[in-house]
Amino acid sequence: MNALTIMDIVTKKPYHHGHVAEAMRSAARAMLDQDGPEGVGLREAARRIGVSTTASYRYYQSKDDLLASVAAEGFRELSAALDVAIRGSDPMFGTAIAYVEFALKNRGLFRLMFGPILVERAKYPKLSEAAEVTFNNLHLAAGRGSEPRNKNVEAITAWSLLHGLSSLLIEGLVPEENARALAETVLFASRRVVNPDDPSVPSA
Amino acid sequence: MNALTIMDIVTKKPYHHGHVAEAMRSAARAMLDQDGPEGVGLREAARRIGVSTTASYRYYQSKDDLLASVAAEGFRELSAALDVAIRGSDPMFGTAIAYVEFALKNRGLFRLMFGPILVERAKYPKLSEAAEVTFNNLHLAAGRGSEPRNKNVEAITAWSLLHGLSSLLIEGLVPEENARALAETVLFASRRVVNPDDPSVPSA
DNA sequence: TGTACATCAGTGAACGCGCGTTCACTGATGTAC
DNA sequence: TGTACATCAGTGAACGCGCGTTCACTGATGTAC
Repeated sequence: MNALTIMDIVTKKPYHHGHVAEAMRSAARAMLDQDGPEGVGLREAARRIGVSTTASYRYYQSKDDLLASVAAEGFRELSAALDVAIRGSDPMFGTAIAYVEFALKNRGLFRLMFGPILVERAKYPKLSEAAEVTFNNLHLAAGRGSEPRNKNVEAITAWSLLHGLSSLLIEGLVPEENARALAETVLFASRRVVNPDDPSVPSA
Repeated sequence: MNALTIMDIVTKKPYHHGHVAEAMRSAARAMLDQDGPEGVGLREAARRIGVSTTASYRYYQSKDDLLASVAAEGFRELSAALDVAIRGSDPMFGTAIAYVEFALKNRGLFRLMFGPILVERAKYPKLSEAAEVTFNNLHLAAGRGSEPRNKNVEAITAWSLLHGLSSLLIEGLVPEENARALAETVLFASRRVVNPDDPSVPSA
């Protein structure tokens, strides 16, 4: 029960951190982009935010619970970016570029979002919902202007293109300088295959 | 120094296993398809093939060395499948289907091949070489029949499509029943975008 | 305005685990004479 | 054909590590009177 010294007052960190849940998520994201999904650890994340090893258990039931929460956050951000793009002047290209840019800016997170945690999304309702919203957005953007009978195929085609290009860029198999141009060029493909005579699609 | 009993003779496993290197690779592949790249462990693999924990160090310098070797094996198999397809009656579709089928039949291996180990492939010459051969094959198959100035873009487009579709199928985001049909449909896209008037590409 | 008490937020020690890797070793095999 | 010796293939104990999770706890805060 000693009185506080001046140093105590200056350097002591408060007993109540106040934002552990949020801070854990952002620490996890930093680790994600640094070392990939398997590089995330509860203990290391706690260390980074200056909190005890077990503090996160007040907010997350387990490590996977935290990761699911981070992934859900990622899907919400991706949805938001797609929303903006869809309402922009060039919805289709906008969407394509937003998707690829999100992947490149959030490499580790992108891997987490489409990794094993997503396969188990039934266990995490919030993740499930956030992912659903994103997929709907994509479907809408990709299906714009195509005939109803082709909507589904065109959506899958466009999504495959964007997802594949994003992955190849992240893995360094396609040079990044051309990412923007490729995203545009590559997306023409999905229009042409289903609507070969669509005059709104310029010749390559 | 007791004499061997009958049980010894019947059940005793030979001191010399004889195929440790190969067996480790195949154990790793089994674990890969079961639990993904992070589910592979040197100790567990050794256990599976009935050999001491450290036996693999005679053949592989480290865990990563083993994984690189497994990935290289994967690339060689993929190359072989693409080779067959290219020489078949319908090179383009054949290639598409071979790629997607390889991914679906070797989910964990596919993830390993295009994961972090590939990014560090400079460290593993054999992996590097095997991957290079595969990428060349893809480039050839995808560029067939397109004008020289478009070859590169078309190759990237086709690869993105196949890689993206494979990934989405593996992650369960696109139903597998349609994998074959989708691989075909989806591949039309890459022809149309670069050669919009190519008469060899049927209308969708 | 002060005090008692309930609730909340975070702590710290301890558990058991499987892992990758090192090291000096031993059992088995092949070769030369 | 037998023996000595070198080489090869695999062993087993030990190292230190970081991890996820549990548990009973303590310090800080908010509320009621």
